[in-house]
Amino acid sequence: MSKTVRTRFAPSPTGFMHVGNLRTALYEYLVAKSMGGQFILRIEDTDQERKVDGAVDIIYSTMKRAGLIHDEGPDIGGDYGPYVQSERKEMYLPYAKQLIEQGQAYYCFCTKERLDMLRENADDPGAGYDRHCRDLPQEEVQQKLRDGVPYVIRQKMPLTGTTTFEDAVYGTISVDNSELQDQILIKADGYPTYNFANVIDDHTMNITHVVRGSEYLSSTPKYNLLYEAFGWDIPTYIHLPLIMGKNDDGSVSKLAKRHGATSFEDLMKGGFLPAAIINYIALLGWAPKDNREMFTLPELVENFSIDGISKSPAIFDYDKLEWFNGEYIKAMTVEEFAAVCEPYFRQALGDLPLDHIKLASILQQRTTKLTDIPEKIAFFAEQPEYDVSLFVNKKSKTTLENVPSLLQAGIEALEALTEWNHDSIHDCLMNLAVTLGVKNGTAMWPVRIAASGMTVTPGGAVEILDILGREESLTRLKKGLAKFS
RNA sequence: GGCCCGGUGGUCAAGCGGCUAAGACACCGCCCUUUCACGGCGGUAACACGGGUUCGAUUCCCGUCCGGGUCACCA
Repeated sequence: MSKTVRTRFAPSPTGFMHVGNLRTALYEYLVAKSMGGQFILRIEDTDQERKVDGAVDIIYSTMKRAGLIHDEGPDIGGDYGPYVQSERKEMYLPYAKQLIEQGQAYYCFCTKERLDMLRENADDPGAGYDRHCRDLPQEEVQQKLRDGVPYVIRQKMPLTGTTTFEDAVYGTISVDNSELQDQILIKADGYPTYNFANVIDDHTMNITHVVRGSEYLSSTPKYNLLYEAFGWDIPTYIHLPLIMGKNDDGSVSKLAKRHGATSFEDLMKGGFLPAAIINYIALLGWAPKDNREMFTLPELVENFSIDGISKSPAIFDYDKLEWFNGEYIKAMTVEEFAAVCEPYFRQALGDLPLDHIKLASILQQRTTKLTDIPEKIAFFAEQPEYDVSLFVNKKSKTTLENVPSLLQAGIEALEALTEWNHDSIHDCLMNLAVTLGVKNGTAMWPVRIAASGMTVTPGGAVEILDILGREESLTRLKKGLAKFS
């Protein structure tokens, strides 16, 4: 009988959720759920200097909006708590001391200043710590400890040999032990470093699959040496290809601010739907067995498999995200869409009593980003100044000469309407074209221009007139006609 | 710079020794159409390079080149 799969998302509270982190969280969730396992949330706040107030709430809200529901975590508890590292602080030191006793770690009394000097004077950028305290005489160590000299605890790396491990996506990876730094396990402030806390927590929380970005690939041997020192089982590693951004000069690098919105919050503010973001991100570094692209979260769980994860870095493509967003918008009911449009309607129209469902319906097929909405419908609230030249359109066969009479006829026909709704306006204008013996477009074009003051509008003349209402429509048409006198 | 990883169209990507090398986004053209979209149809465009292994390499091996990652009392 195999162990229950357990994965964990372990963000540090920095104040925003980078899409790279979100994607890691998503895959962690998918790995666990696709195998009937559990997904745990753990907050890694061992860096007391970088703590940000309210950052943990952002993590909760992001996870919730993305639908990544954890089975255990600080907010809901679980059998392996606490789930915040700062609350586990006391757990780590004993483990570090155990390592010292086993001869696999040591006290280091070097000051930060000395380390800085070391770094400055090194001509090799990868020189690192010189292991000055690695073999300090026992008495000296005890004396310094008694004197209260500040210390850190470092891991004693083997100087020779190689460490090899299996990664579920990258395969076998070996690193020479001589490459490994004697990394710090416990910092001077008593907190564990991320690397150390990670190993201790993952083990004590029974994490079976460690999913993280490939930037950890080359430091994984350090983790494994720790697992081995304690005699613990090494988890299954699943390293993910990095998400990159394209720079202006065409080069690529880890996705960062300069590439555009990089956090879940920014993306949402940018007019993207959570479901579209998740769907897009899922496909950045993973591909299903078939050609499918549209996936809800449950569908991802159903189709996910580790062997579909790719090895090469992927560039974040805002165009493709926009396409997904448009697809998700089109898949909504008008009512649902109108609901998500609400803040944007308010922004453009204030309290104007226009029919929001009708507005949503003309917008739905042509919206990819919600943030594009206000400028598209601004003319409903206030018509922009426009030039008569807008009335001229070759394809519609409208000219400065025929527009006045076209408009005049339109106004008369519309004024005669007893009912003002989509169908009546539609029939009226269509009949007008027949009566005048012109193409539909010829009759429609001047009306739409006069009603909107724009050449490009969401919806056609009929929809615009309907939404605008009789009075405002006629006012605008007459104003348009007046431009010719 | 050392080490680690990667390299199929502009982007995401199928492919896992034998294919006219899928598909999607973007781009271009045509159609539909009261504008713009949507939708439909079609098109341009790729196996980094050089050696091997093999009857046969995009697929396996080596080298080169290119790209990325990593070398913190940050996570």
